[in-house]
Amino acid sequence: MKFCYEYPHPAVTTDIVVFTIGDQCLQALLIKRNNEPFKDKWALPGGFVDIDEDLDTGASRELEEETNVTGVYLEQLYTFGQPDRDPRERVITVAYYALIPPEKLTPVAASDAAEVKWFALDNLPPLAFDHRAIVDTAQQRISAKTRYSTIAFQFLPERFTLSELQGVFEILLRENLDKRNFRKWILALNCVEETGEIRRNGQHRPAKLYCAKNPDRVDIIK
Amino acid sequence: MKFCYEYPHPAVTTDIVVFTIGDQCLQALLIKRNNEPFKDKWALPGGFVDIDEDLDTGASRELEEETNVTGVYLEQLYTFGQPDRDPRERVITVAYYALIPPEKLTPVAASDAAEVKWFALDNLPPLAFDHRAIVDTAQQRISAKTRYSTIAFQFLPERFTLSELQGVFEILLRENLDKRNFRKWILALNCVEETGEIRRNGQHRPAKLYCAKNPDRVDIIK
DNA sequence: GCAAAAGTGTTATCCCTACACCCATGA
DNA sequence: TCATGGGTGTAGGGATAACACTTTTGC
Repeated sequence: MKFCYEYPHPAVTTDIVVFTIGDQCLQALLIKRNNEPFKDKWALPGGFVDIDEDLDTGASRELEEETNVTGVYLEQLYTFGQPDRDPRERVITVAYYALIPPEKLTPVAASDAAEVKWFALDNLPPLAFDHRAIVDTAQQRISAKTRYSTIAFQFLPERFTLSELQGVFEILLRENLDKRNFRKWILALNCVEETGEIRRNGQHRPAKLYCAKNPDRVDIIK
Repeated sequence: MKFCYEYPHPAVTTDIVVFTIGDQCLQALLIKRNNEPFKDKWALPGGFVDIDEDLDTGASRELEEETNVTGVYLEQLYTFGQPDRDPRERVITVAYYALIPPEKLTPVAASDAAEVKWFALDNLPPLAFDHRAIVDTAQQRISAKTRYSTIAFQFLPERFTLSELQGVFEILLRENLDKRNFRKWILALNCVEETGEIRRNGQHRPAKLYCAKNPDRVDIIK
């Protein structure tokens, strides 16, 4: 107890909603807590912000420590600070969300957590703390951003087919899209280009492979 | 120094960018600091979050203390936590922004601050801490929200003319709008209604007064 | 040859934009 | 009567939405 202040200070954490797309649906990564409070409950990955560490840095550090994932899209979501959200002490959490493509989808077992698992968003278990509200906020944000930005590309590997791209949009928007209209629209946006490669994949015509023109950037569209 | 912790804790504040529309431009409220650091510099109103107080509550309390304004639109903006943003200790600030209609535009002199003043956003003085970045972020947010929500109504009194409403949009969007197209658009949105009253105001035809259908709500449009 | 996904154009509709004049009032 | 802002409609163009068949492959 050697860090003392004239006035009470809250603890500050980051929690990260890690999204991916798998099994034809949007999934979030949860860890099973092996300490009180909420022992054995599922929760978001996250942890305390170091005292001389930037919030973004803290979030990406926690993400790497608990999932072994680096170099993915990470954005601040919202700050949750209800006084009673943690029974131990006042904890304010700066929530982030991360999007990871299925190619990097083997983060499990990098953590000190008891268990790490992907859950479909419409089939979440009860969550610790106020983590359910955080996940819901993140899902709203990501759906909204799908409509007016190129954020959906962050779920795809470097090379992808237009059908795969359409599938990601359909999952995020929760609606079916017309194939011809989607292709016209996405090509008119001028944000993908043909690689010249094709992918043979089953007993049907092979698909052209495309890549994003600016894979590291999320642009506002429309 | 009687509040002690096992690990170092940051201080947490809220800072509020208070916007209004005056002199045909978007203005922000600043206070002149009368303490170190940044003594005599202009800064955003704000202060420490109480240890058992919600973040939203803290922001609206600070807003009332420093400007005497209550019951206005207040929304969390972003959390700023660069380790060196305050020279005294680690301070993480949860930034908010508030929109106040010109009718409530007499908050000056309610505060313990040395001086409180409205500044046009394209004519800001140098600001303390990283407050310039906070103001810029807030301005981007408000411009973006003007395009897809009814946030602009928050700058208007209960009753207003369509010309006044158009003026607010023009200031926020920084572009001139066609009068007929604007009226068609705003009436089709179905978010205002005629009060039946008119306002006589100078040597010209009097204007019909309208009111918002849901003055307390900001709806997503389009 | 057949199943399965890839790929490709046209038409109708709706929404947005551009644009100019009369109205009611107070001085 | 004149200056001032309030109030109103229409036509053209561009974007969006609906819609079905051919192609290429593996088995």
